[in-house]
Amino acid sequence: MRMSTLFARTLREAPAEAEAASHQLLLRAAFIRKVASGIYTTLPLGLRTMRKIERIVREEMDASGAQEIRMPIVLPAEPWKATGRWQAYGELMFKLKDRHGREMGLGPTQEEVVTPLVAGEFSSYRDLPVTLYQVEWKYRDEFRPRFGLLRGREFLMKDAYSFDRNEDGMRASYAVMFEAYKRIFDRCGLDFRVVEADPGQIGGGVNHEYMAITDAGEDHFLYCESCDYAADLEAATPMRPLALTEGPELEPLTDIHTPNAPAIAAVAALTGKPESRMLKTMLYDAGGRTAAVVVPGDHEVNEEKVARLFFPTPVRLFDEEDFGKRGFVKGYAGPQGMSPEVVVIADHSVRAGSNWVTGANAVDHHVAGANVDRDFRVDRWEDVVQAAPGDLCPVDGGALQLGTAIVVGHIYQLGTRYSKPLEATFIDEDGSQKPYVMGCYGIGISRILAAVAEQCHDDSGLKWPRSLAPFDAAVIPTNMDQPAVVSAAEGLYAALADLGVDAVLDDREATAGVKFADADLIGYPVQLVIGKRGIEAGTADLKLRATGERSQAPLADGAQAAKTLLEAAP
RNA sequence: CGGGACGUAGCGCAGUUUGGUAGCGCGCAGCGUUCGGGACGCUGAGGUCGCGGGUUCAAAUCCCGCCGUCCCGACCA
Repeated sequence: MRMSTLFARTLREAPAEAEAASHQLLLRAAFIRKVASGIYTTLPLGLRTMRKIERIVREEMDASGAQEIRMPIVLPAEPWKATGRWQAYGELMFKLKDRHGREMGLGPTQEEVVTPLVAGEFSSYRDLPVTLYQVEWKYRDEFRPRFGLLRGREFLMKDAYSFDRNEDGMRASYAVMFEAYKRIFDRCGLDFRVVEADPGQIGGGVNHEYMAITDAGEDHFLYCESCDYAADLEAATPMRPLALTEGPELEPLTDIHTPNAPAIAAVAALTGKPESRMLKTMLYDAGGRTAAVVVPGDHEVNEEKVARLFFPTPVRLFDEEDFGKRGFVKGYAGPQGMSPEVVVIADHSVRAGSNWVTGANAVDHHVAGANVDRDFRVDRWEDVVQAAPGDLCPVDGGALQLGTAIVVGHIYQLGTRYSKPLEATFIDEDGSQKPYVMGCYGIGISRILAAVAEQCHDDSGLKWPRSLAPFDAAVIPTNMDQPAVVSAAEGLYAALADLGVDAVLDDREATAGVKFADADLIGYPVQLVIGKRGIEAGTADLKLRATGERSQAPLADGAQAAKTLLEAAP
């Protein structure tokens, strides 16, 4: 490809709307252009890199035995209503009506399409397992599109779905994908980590996220300082403390006057006790019933975890009216004296403490010396706490540290979450009809583009790993008015093509500085420079973008030297 | 949707406070000089000042409404 004809105008300055490094650089280097908030056109350079990511994904999917299909983007609403996701997704789903008034949606993922598809084709356990995948554009009407390709409203995703006859089969299919994903992200040159995750809207049980490590990420995870445990911040489950058998002596329950102290911090200041010695009691409505959720004062309640305890009954935090109507005092709630109708749910960590300070259920009053069983009842011991840095690792008790990352892949063991409501069944060996046991597996292709840009760049621009670069190398003639320079560059460009190196020839009538700056910005792994000086000395200059390392080669060996350098590139 | 900010030429910005009919840099076109890290000179093209309404002799500037965009929060690849 010749730069003089390539549809790519680089920008010296980043548009003001771009904040994230990947967003700025992908705009400046002419990989993408914005059409609307969260919606982008992919330019030739961007599309080349995107295709390389796709190819890696397809190769690993195919090698894992998955088969590619292609499903529609415009989908009828009915199956989505059957699985409850029409409502669960809500406004996040792009919804439209056809001319007959039928409700349709743009696909944010495709379980509702692929599940009936398989059910219609395969009806025997003999047909299973099967894993299908596609690479297709996905649509989510995000509340806040952000950071260019990192959170768009339209994004390219590889989504795969496995169908098995039982849980063991599902776990085996899952394990195959689990490994394939690692190979994919390795090949994309990403620094990533696999973490246990929260299933979110997709549903299901065991699931993992593949996190590309970068400070620019929106996602946080906790990892153990001393073992392999790592989990999404929302999903992390701190070690369950053992119940106290003999602890400090139980103090008597005493009332303390705490004027104007509805917040934990204020009570801590007033009593001189740390927040970790307080109990926080959050009140929720779960389908009309009151749930009191109790966690130590220095932690937050993880509402996702609470919601899961009551699923499918919706759970919501008390509003101002609920407090008065149900006889509670906002800011002074405590677990003691709860009526039998209230479900008292305590986090496991509450077991480990004694002599708590907590609300007295009266304005301006708390109690000290509150103890489980003696002073308050706990109906359910559950994991409801939002884990925090410093909590103990559930595997080996090591301290948990906070990491920041971009989620580039997410895999789920779905079980029968979709096959049951969609009545997607097969006949098992014993003649009985059973729902498929499914898994689903997503990779954000367009997001990888941005994640790699986020991880691989410097002040001058992008530094693509060789596997993803839009071109392998740039051939840069520095003096277009010198026929000897131009013909040498043309010769090396042709020789590179013969060696299978996909290069660009920067044949623009621009100064050398402009060409160098653009080559650095776009991020070709190797630059091959031919100038007047080099022609006279019989040499070509080479630069490895990843390290900035420069070298020289005899002009006649320039192409081979560039190829060798490329093969050594990261 | 809640909180904050912005919208002036392809991009980055000034001008708005204090109304007088639009400017700078980059980029773009032409000519000349340059030519190994975003060259220089001269000339030139390019703007319904986001949109609609109002106030005024006069609005980019003041007022009202709408739209768009970005940043901080709750969702996800």
